[in-house]
Amino acid sequence: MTAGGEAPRRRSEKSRVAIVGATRKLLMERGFDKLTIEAVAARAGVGKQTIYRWWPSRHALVADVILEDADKILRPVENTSDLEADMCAWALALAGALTTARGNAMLRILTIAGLEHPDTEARLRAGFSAPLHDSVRNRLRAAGFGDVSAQDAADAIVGGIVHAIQMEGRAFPPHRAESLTRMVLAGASAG
Amino acid sequence: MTAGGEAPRRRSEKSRVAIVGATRKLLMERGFDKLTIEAVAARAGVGKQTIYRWWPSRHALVADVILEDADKILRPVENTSDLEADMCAWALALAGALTTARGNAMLRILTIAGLEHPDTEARLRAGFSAPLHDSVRNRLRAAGFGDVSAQDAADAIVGGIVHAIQMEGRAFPPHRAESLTRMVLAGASAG
Amino acid sequence: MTAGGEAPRRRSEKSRVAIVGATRKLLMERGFDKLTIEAVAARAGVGKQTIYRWWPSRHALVADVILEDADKILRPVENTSDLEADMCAWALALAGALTTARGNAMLRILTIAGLEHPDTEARLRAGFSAPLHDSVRNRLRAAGFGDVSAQDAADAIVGGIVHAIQMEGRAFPPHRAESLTRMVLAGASAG
Amino acid sequence: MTAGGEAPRRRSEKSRVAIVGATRKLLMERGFDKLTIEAVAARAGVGKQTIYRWWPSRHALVADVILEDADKILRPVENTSDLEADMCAWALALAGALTTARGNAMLRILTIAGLEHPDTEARLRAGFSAPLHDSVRNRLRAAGFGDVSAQDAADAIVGGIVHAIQMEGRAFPPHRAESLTRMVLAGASAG
DNA sequence: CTCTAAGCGAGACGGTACGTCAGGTCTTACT
DNA sequence: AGTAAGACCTGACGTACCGTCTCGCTTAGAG
Repeated sequence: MTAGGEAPRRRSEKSRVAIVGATRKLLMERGFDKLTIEAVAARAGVGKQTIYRWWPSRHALVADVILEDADKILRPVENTSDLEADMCAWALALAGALTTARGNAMLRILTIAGLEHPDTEARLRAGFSAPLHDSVRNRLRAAGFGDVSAQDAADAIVGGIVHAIQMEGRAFPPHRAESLTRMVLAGASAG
Repeated sequence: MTAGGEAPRRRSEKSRVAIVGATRKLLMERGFDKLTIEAVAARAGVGKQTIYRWWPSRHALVADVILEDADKILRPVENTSDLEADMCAWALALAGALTTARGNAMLRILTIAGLEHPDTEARLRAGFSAPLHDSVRNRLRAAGFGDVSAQDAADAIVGGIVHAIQMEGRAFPPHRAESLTRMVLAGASAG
Repeated sequence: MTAGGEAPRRRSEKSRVAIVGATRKLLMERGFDKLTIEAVAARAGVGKQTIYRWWPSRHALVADVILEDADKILRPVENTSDLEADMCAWALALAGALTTARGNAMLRILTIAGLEHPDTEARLRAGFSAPLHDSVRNRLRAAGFGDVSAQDAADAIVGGIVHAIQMEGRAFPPHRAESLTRMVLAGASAG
Repeated sequence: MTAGGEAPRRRSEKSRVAIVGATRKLLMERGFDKLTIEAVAARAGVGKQTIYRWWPSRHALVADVILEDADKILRPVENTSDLEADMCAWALALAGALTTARGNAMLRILTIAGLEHPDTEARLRAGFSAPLHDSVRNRLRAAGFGDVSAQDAADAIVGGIVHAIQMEGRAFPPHRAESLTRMVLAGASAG
């Protein structure tokens, strides 16, 4: 776990980069469940032990890769004074990113890795799911919504988009993210 | 797959039941990724070949188990004339079922199995995700909503509940399903 | 075992022939150790049970095939009054038959089948090895040799030829059978 | 095969010995055709892969075992100046060794292993059959016999003894080896 | 000349072993 | 000390056959 402490005493940065890079490539080529440590080691030109020395499991390694890429998807909701415009833009961008080949692959991998391994789930939530949800909730609270409303609306918007894309994959048309967002916002204002 | 074509010739019902039962038990005991065909065969008192003869993969077998149990979670939205009451009751029941130990395990298994295997994904969608979504959408259309609104609202409600439970597991309090539902319904009526 | 008793009441001769024929073909194509009952059944267009009903084992089936063909190799030593000529002709014929593709395959199969299975060994000895040895011994006794000499000479001649062919296969030049025979005969006369 | 090429890198001698030893024991307990790699691995306390890493097949493994034991049977013919005495002593010793429980088992295993697998046949011939034959032939040539006589006599003596023991097993009385040898020698001298 | 049971083809079944893949641990030799 | 390499034990994979066991169908022979 890269983040695990302070100064991994004489760790080879070259190896670390090679490993993470090889993992990313193999993840895209074959998907999470066909990713093997042996393949990563071979592709990275590294001994298996070098992987096991620094990552406790395949899941942890994958989590590092995902989180290194997370900022391509995660972004805060802007705050011009037009809430609806801000949210719709954000929702469209999110749906766009998750229906990209890479983004969709990442979503699948992230979901599987999290579901299979509690520690990884915690890291991925902290580094991905929570920020995603929070960026919406915070924007809504900034717009004056109460805690409960902000939470429910964030659930509905984020969940609505992410779940639909989990189900429908790249076939999900991003404009649905927009109309869904508008509807939820209307409900949140009315409530 | 129980049998793709026409006549599953002289298949032993006893074995089928033993296999599906053993799979169900092992799934609950160890989770999807630690489920092995050998363990299923041993527990069911069956040769491995008897499993491979009728199911093309571990995923397909698991899908059969899930779908056999799906009716414990899947139910249509009732149609009294009170839409909000009907939907809230349904949402509460869904959240309740998915925060059960069994229900939550099932949700995780279903998600992983689907994400790892396209054929299985298709079967699970047809037998689980689609009915779930449709039961909401149909009720909304029966209440007079248009196609787009019904779809968006169904996305928001089902996705909001399911995704939140995927993230938070059994800690998700079912009343959030209710308030979320009420909010989305308000937005759908207003739109 | 075809010979096993008296009247196999309603046995299908068609199946019997198909099985024995398929066995012979597969034996030549793949050798004894790669012969499987399932392949025989498939090739013969017969259910496995039909084989198991009439033959107790693969070895017994093979023995039947071998013994049906044995007369292509087994022949008595002629008795003109010229012992040496008779024996040399016989030895040459034997070596010739055993260095044929079929004959050599048969020798290998016969040897393996016998070594692996005591019952089969007994049948093959009775139907093949013993007659082979006896035909020499009888001719020698007819020529006036004593029991011990006849036995030893038969051992030396038959063993010398057969063992050399087991070792050298089809590369064994039949004239060696002849010179060997002549030498042993000389020793037997001198002794 | 112990290792085809040049440097069997860092192979564990402990495992090698355990595997060969386990194979030897199982061969004596159950015979060649009931020897399984899994049983060897289990008995040796070794992973199957460790066997497959160093031996290409069951036959090759068995050949190693046989050849490691071959010197218990193989011995040169002594050369005092009395040919007949030397040869008879040698023949007696050979027949004795091959009618031992272990020796006879070994002969059967060696024969089957060789007949079933060409590579193994070559190794066993080079390490066993050829030396056996050659030790006789060389002694005869040292005694002044010509190439052809020496070869024929060696065929008759070795083949006569070995083949008879293959047929009659432990029931073969070693004195027959002696009288056979004497007869062949007489014939070779006379020729 | 029917009826009935044996023989038959097919192939599912519970098993054993195969030969392979990868996991995670360990040892050796190099930098 | 960290690393590349790779042997090691383990456990599961998916496949091939084993020998046994029904299933209907066909067919010969006893009534």
